[in-house]
Order: sequence, then C-alpha cells, then structure tokens
Amino acid sequence: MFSKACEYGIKATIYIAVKSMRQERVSLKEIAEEVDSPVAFTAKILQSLAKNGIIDSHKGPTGGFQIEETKIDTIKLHDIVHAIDGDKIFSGCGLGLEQCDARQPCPVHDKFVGIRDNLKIMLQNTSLYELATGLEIGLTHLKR
Amino acid sequence: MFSKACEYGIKATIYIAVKSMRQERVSLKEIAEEVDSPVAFTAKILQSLAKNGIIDSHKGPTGGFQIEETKIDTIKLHDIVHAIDGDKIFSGCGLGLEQCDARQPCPVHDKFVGIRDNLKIMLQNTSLYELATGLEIGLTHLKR
DNA sequence: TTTATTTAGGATAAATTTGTCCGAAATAAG
DNA sequence: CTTATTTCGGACAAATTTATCCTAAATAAA
Ligand code: FES
Ligand code: FES
Repeated sequence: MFSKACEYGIKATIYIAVKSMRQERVSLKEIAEEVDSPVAFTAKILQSLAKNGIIDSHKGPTGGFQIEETKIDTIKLHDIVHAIDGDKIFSGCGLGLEQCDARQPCPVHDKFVGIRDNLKIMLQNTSLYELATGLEIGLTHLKR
Repeated sequence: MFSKACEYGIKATIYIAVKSMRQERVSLKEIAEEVDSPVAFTAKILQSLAKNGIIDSHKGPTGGFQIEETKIDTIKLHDIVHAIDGDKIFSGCGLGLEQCDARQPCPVHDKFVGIRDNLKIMLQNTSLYELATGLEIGLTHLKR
C-alpha cells in the first residue's frame, strides 16, 4: 500500500509530534530507535519532510527535529503520504493505465475509485494530533 | 497499490476470459499485445496463474491460454490478486509492523482496517465475468 | 577559537521487482 | 517421424527501492 519510506516517515512524524507536544526536540538517532527504522534511510526521509515544511530540523548540539505545536493539529496523514509517495496513490489507475479517466475507464475503474477515494478521505481527515495522542496515552505502538 | 505483475495478471485474465466466452484459446503473444505488457514477463505471470488453477494452458500449435467457462463466473478479482501478490495486502499492517494485531495496534490501525476490509470485500465481490463483460461490450479498456 | 554534536547531501551498495533470453518440453499437423 | 508452434522454466539483466557510508556544513558550549 504505502512504500517503506512512507511507513517510516509516518511513524517518525508521529513520534516527533509526541515529543513536540512536550516542547522537546528529538534526534535522528532516537527517532530511528523508537520507530525501528534504518538510521541513514530515515535521515533521507526526514530531510524530505523538512523540505516539504512538515517538520523543522536544527543542526548542532541540542539539534534535532520538531514540529511547530500549532501545526500538529492541522497536519493530516494525507500531507505526509503526499510528501513522500506523491499522488499516484490518490489518482492513479488501479490497473496501471497512464492515467485514470472515467471517460475511458479500465475494467476495475468503477469499483476501484470508491476504495481510492475512501483512502484519500480517511487520510485527509486524520490529523497528526490524534495519531500522536493515541501513541502518547499508550493506546497505539510504533514497533512490536 | 497492486504490483506491476498483478496489474498485468488482472488485465491478462480479463482478456483471456473474454476470448474463452467465445470458446477461443489465446496465445501469450496476443495477450501481451492486447494488454500492453512485456511478453516474457507476462509469460511468468500466466504460468503462476496456471499453477494456481485460475487459467488453463496448452502447449503446441493451436495452444494458448483459456479459462473454463463455468469458472468465469466464480473466479473473483480477489483470487487473481491473491495468487500473484499474496495476502499481505489483505491482512498486513498499514505501517509495516510485522503483523496487524488489534490488541497492539499501530497508530493508523483503526483508520486503516476499514479501508483494507473495503478493498477485500470489493475484490471478493467482483467476478471475472462482470469485468470481462464490461470489456466485451466496449465499456472498458485494457490500454490507452 | 576550538571542539563536540547533529543534520545535509552526495556517492555507493544491497535487495527487490521488473523485464529479457534462450533452450527444453509438449503437441498438433504434414 | 519430422517439423513447426507454443508454453515452461531456469539463468540472467535492468530498473527501482531500500539501505549504508562518508564528508561537509551548521551550531552550541567550553
Ligand atoms: S481507469 Fe483504471 S482506475 Fe480509473
Ligand atoms: S497494526 Fe497497523 S494496521 Fe493493524
């Protein structure tokens, strides 16, 4: 469904959000540990999330990653997925036709667009805040 | 969403079904042309679909692929996807945890399982027959 | 200013998926 | 039986995704 990069990116962002709600910055190393992801690969993903304005990064001692507290509520899962995996998942054809077009649909078009739209709506309606809260109160987990 | 192999496999199976409804066998070459897929790669996929009992293959002149007509109605999209991509897409965790477990859910679990189940239900309810019919009457298309 | 720490970013490597090539096996028809 | 045709299946190659390594740049603190 999502790429590995996207999976790591979502988990990392949620973890950063939890820390940011306590006004704490968190290092790449700690993120990778808590999220159970390869350090250097995670670095690339965070870099791209920073460029997309989803997270902030600071170099140097006491540096690390954080998210503006006011943003935590407005950032949606959709923003993270879109930043990493692009929008092929939201608008691409289920059978790989160059573009999904209802006027020249592939055989699964009618059945597929419903699922695809549900996914999009779900991601657009899911805030980073609720995901971070669920993690903080111990309801959810980032690794097994 | 689906792998390239799965996309090709679905399109190929639908095309074979259309021909089979006219009691015609169809060659690999023709399939790859009509489905716009690489010939040799398509061969592998068809081989695996044949092993899974979804399609029949015959060697030699006048050989090719076909589907038992009585099966066309009972084969579901789910069977094709499952044969090629396995069931990770139906039961795997949205964030890549080793297994999806409601008793130790990842942050997106509650939101994700609904989408995943919808997809599964859709695939289970979609018969090869209706996909083939849509193609035959010119309502849908396998390439652009 | 020097040093230690942390992210940035380019180069490279490993793993997986996608795709190709070619000879073997089956089989229909002359 | 011989030949032509078609799928089977193993080996190989290319492309993409995932992952690592190393140096540079920024920056906080001594
Ligand atoms: S054309 Fe294939 S999903 Fe719309
Ligand atoms: S645990 Fe992640 S989707 Fe169920």
